[in-house]
Amino acid sequence: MNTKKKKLLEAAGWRVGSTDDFLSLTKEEAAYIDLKITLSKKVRQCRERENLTQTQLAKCLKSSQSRVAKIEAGDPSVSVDLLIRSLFALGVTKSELAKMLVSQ
Amino acid sequence: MNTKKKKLLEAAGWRVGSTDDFLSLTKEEAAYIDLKITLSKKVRQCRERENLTQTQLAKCLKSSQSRVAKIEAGDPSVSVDLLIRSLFALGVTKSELAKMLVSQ
DNA sequence: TTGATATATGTCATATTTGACATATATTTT
DNA sequence: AAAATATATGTCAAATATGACATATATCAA
Repeated sequence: MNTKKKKLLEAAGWRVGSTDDFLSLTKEEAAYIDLKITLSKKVRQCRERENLTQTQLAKCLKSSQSRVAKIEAGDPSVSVDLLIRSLFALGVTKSELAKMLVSQ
Repeated sequence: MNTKKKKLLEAAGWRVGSTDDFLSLTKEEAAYIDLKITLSKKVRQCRERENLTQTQLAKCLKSSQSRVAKIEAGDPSVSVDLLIRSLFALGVTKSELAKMLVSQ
């Protein structure tokens, strides 16, 4: 997948809200980016619900504040692995994760 | 996360079916591995449902037959990103993905 | 305002993941 | 049975993701 295209789309995505049929992405690419945006929003939501700073979450994850910022910004350099591990670190269960996917 | 531990657990997981409280994994690690195993099983299921060979799926993914074999074997070298992109390539939607997480 | 604390962004060396390849082993077809 | 096809496993160079760091910019309290 084209990194520049993803970067553009994710930057735009925060404003326009929708990611389908954009920049001639395939269905799979759109679904993948949509998923990443959904998960990144959920990380921020969960972290704020737990009243943690990015630095505190970073410590749980054995990561860094700057990476947590990128996780929450939907930065293309962040993998779905890290997004999901962040949610698990915040105490999210598999079935809660499933709910997150449907409730957008 | 310890790669050897994951390898051991995933190898064992195929036989014992359960992955909790195993080899002193943390809750997050267990959830993460459990998710990977769930997804890898679903890739095989979906691919077989579509009557595709590993080679054919590999072509859709712009990957290789050997990597598809590893995806389906739950190999620790396979990321959640690739697992999920495989499912999307097989036509799975976000809400179907969500259902996969709850139905074991 | 000033200082303190939180978050954002850019860079980079290192670590992990990748497709590709060789080749072994099943499985199916003839 | 042999041949053909499908899947599994090991290896590796290249690509991508990572934590760490510096530093910019918010946000908020004094």
